[in-house]
Amino acid sequence: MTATPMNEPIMDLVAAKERGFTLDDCPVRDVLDKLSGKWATLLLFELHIGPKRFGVLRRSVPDISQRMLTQTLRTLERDGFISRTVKPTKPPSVEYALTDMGASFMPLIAEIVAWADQNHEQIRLMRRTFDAVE
Amino acid sequence: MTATPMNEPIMDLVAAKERGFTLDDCPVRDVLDKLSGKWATLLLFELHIGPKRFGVLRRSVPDISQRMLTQTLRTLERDGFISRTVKPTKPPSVEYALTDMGASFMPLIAEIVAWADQNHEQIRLMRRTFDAVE
DNA sequence: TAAAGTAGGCACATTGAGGTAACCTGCCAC
DNA sequence: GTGGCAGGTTACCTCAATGTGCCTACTTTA
Repeated sequence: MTATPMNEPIMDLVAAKERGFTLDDCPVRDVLDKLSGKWATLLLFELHIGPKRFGVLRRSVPDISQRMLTQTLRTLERDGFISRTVKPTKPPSVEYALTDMGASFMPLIAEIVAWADQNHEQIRLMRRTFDAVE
Repeated sequence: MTATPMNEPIMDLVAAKERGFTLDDCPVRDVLDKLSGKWATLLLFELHIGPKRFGVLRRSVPDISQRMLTQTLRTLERDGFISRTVKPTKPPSVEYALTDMGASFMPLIAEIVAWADQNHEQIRLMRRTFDAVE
C-alpha cells in the first residue's frame, strides 16, 4: 500500500533503457499502440478463438461501428498481426485470422488479463480512498 | 506470414470472455489505460530503477512537461501503482516510489519489451510490404 | 421489382490526450 | 527587497482517435 523497499530491478528493463528503448520511434510503442486502441485487443481476442468473417466479427463485437472495424482490421493486417483472405464464394466473403506472430502475442494479453483480474479490486479500493481524501 | 492453423486457444482468455471481460467498465481497461498513455510506462520504468523526486523524474524524462508529469503521477498514485511522500527538507521535497502492486506490474512490461524486441523487425517489414502494394 | 445481406468507402462532428506558457506558494540566499 | 528553486496549478490550444450517418456494388431471395 505504501512505498516498497524495491525488489531488485528487472535487468531486461534496465538494459532496454540503456539501448534507448524509451525514444519516440521506439519498437515498444508499436506494440503498445496495439494494446491502447479501443478495439484492437477485442478483435485479436475474437480471432484468437478462431478465424472469422467480417460480418461475424461485427456481430461478435456489437458496439463497434463498421468504420472502426474496417480501420482496425486494416492496421492489424498492416502490422502482420492478422491475415485477410478473400474467398470466391457467390458474394465474395473475407476471412480474417491471426497470423503466427499475432498468435504469439496472445499470451501477453492473457497475462495482462490475469494481472488485472488479481489486482482490480485493490486498484478500485485505492481509487476510492484517494478520491475520498479529495 | 499468412493464416495460422491456430495453435489451441488460451483457455484463460476464453474464460475471461465468458465472464464478460470485454465490457466497457472492464478491469482490463483500467490496466490497458496505464499502458496506453504516453508517459505512464516511462515513469514506471524510471521508478522501477529506484525512488525518485519530482525534479529528478523531470530530468530523467526530458521531453515531459511539468503538467503531464504531475498529471501522470497523480493518476498512477490514484490507482495505487506508486506512492507519494512529502519530506520535510528545507524546501520540502516529494519522493515517488513504486508500490508493491506497481512493482508486481513491471514483469508484464518486461515481457512486452522482450516481445517487441523480438518482433519489431518483422512488424516493420510487414508494414513496408503492405504499404508498397498500396 | 424490391428487400436484404455481403464488404466496405467517404464526410463530418466530437472528444479527450497531450502540449505551451504563465502564474502560484513557500522558503532560502543575496 | 529581488531572484531562484521546489512542486505544482490554471487557462488555452491542437490534433488524432473515435463515433455517426449515408453511399456503393454485387448477389440472392421473395
